[in-house]
Amino acid sequence: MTEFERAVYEAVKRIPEGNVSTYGQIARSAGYPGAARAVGNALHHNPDETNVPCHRVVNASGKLAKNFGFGGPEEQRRRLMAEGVYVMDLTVDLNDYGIDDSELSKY
DNA sequence: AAGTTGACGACGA
DNA sequence: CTCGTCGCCAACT
Repeated sequence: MTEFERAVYEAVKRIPEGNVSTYGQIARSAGYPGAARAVGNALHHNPDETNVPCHRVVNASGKLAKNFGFGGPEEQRRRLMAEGVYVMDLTVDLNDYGIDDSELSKY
C-alpha cells in the first residue's frame, strides 16, 4: 500500500451517500491534483479493502467506469441506484448528484 | 533505469 | 454530441 493509494481511499470514503464524485476531484482532494488517471489505477487493483465506496466515483462526464472490477458497470449502477442516485445508460447527472470540491476537503 | 499502461481530463475540430 | 490528441501521474514490466 503506497502513500498515494492511502490518500486516494481516504478521499473516496469522504463521498457522502447519495452523491458521486469524479476521479479528478478525488485526486485533488487526496492532495495529488492532476493524478486522476493514477486514481483510477489505484482503485482498480483495490476493489474495496475497507469498504471504499468506489461505486460513487465516475469520470468527468458522469459516465461509469467501463472496466469496473466487481461485475462491470452494471454492478456499479445498481449500487448507485440503491443509494438514490439515478443512473441512465451508465451515466450520472453530475449537476444533480455531483458534489463540490469543498464537500470533500472539509475536514 | 526506461518504456508502457490505464477505473482520466481538457480542448479543438 | 462524437471523435482524435495531448497532457498527467503513479504503478508495472
